[in-house]
Amino acid sequence: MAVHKKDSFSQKEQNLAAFAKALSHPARIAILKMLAQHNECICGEIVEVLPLAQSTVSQHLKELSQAGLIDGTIDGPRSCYCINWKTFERFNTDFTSLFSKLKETNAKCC
Amino acid sequence: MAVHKKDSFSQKEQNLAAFAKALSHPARIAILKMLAQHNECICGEIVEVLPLAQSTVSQHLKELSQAGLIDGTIDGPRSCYCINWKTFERFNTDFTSLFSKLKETNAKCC
DNA sequence: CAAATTAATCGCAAAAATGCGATAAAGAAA
DNA sequence: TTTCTTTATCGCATTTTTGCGATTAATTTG
Repeated sequence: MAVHKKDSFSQKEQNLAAFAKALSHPARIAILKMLAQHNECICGEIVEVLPLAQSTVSQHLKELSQAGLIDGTIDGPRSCYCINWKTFERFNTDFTSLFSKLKETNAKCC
Repeated sequence: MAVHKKDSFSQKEQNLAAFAKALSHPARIAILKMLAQHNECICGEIVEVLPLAQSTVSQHLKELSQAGLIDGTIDGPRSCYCINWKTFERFNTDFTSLFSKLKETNAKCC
């Protein structure tokens, strides 16, 4: 795969897949759930709750951050994270526009 | 990881992650898009459209099938697939119940 | 300034995903 | 029955993901 096979797919398809990939691990779901429910910055409590090593949690946070799902500020020796709802909106929009379009006229056949 | 680390997370978190994982590849997004837009069984046209080998497409179909995202019937020498909208509904419900709850009261802080 | 605290990064090992060619299976068509 | 068509599965190589301990970086506290 010199030139990534993935590039054969549309940008929208790639974006949606990348978004889904960011959500595709229970630890990352759990992190997002925490952030969503607190609905404010969380600074440091995340590591204590998850059953994973600190370095691993940090990795997951990094991935969520790179996917644009969370925002973070480095604030001295501690970091703060919160959900980026804008990205969620965009995902919902793309998701809907791809898959929900023809739901009503669905003629089940399998 | 004798006992999977993932088992430390709730069932709902795992389900959501598994669903997202099934969506986390552009080829699978493209397949679902095709099925959603035709909104009927598709038998065989999928392989011709995707820029992947037949065996690879078959693998992706299998994964979608195992995730409950598509239904398929083996019909002689050809197979037919269509979207399982019920699974999509469930995903949307779970997704919303986890993440959209506090959107209104969002106090941005990062 | 030294020690403690918190989080990111590095380096590595193990596991999982991806992709393909070859082969098998199951009918359909000749 | 033999051949063709279509799809699934197997085996393998490559890449990516996951997880952790150790280390580094940046403060804060004593």
